[in-house]
Amino acid sequence: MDPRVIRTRALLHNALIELVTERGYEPITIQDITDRATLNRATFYLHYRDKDDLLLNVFDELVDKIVPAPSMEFDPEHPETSTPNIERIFDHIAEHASFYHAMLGEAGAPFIAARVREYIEGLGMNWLQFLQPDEENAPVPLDIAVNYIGSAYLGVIFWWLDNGMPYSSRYMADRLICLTVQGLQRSLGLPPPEFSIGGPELSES
Amino acid sequence: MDPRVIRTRALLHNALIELVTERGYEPITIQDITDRATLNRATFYLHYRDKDDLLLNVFDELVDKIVPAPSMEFDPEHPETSTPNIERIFDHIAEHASFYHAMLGEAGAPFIAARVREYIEGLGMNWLQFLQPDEENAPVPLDIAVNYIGSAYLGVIFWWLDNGMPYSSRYMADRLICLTVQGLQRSLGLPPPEFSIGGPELSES
DNA sequence: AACTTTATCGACATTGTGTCGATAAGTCAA
DNA sequence: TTGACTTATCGACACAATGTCGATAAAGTT
Repeated sequence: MDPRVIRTRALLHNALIELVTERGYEPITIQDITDRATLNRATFYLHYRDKDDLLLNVFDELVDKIVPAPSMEFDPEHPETSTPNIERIFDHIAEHASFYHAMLGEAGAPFIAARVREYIEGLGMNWLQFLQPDEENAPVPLDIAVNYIGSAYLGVIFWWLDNGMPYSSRYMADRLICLTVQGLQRSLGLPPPEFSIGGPELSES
Repeated sequence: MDPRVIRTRALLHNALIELVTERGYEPITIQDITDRATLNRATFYLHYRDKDDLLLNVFDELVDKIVPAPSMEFDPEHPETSTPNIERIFDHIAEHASFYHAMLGEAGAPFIAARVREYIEGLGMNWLQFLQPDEENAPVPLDIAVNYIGSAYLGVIFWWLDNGMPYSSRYMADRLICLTVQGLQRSLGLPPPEFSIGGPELSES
């Protein structure tokens, strides 16, 4: 591939990342990006359809760096490796903290948040399927549980970024797993008996 | 107040709601809104600063209809009323399903999603504080737990809308409480012993 | 070194924004 | 009903951002 193309796209990638961390995604214009990249605005359109298209390319490039070996994503022999998997996500997010903080915030890009959530849901799905829940008799449908996990983790990740990453990746991953698997009852050390809200007698329809 | 002003603002409110359900929020222009409201574009600026300002007014108007008696928000004598509280949110969302579906989706407004989440977090906070968790010794900090709940519930609400509201409000509220309080272990009927992931031996820092 | 490809650039038409002053129309009180 | 007041309408303006040209220039290719 023409080295000029590689150089141009790299300039645009870097410009976007810089600007996003400075001002958020929404208010940035194509002009801003090409100014920062020291390129003409028209050049942008030779490489990307629009701002979102560029962002998707930047994001895909970033995501490709998360997992060196996709097959190691989940080791069925050791379900407790779900902690390391989530921990790895926290590490990745921390590596690009200002970028993700901007993208997941109010001036960010909702479709990137959705992608991150879907990625987490993928991990969660692998994990749940290995645990082989009794889908027929489970009080909660699997698809609800998967979305519940993905949304909660994504939200806590943003909380973590927004509060200056006050805990380690390991700590955060541990707490999320604890909340998810054991629930508030044990996660917050509550007295179990009379507070089994929504317990045995769940509604049907 | 001048009835003309009331009329004009009502026209703008209705126009926004209509357009948002048709095309989502992001691509709508002020011109679109005033065309639909059969008003001049300049008239818009006599009442609202910009599109977001109008949306916030529409949203606030909607939220005011959720809770008739804010003091009844949470009855400490009956912690299980957390289910009705969340159920009421599902009912409210269902009443304005197409609006919320558009606002919480990818062409929606992130700051509205944030507001809904904060509202839910408020309910969750009230609820948790009554249960008086042992904050000192709890394995998970309270602020993480609150954000975890708010994000998860918001995400599941959108999932519910996006899938055509396949379950009743009561059913959804029950399942969320079950997932939250008892965790996946009991919510999916998993064998408890060897899968106490992130259990007793949590990391410290 | 000459040829070819294609990236780059300046310019154009288009669309949306926010504001202004002048005119028309609705509202309320005397 | 009249007159004073408020609000809506309209046309126009400057500005900013978008997306697409054809001409130019600088890489890559033989």
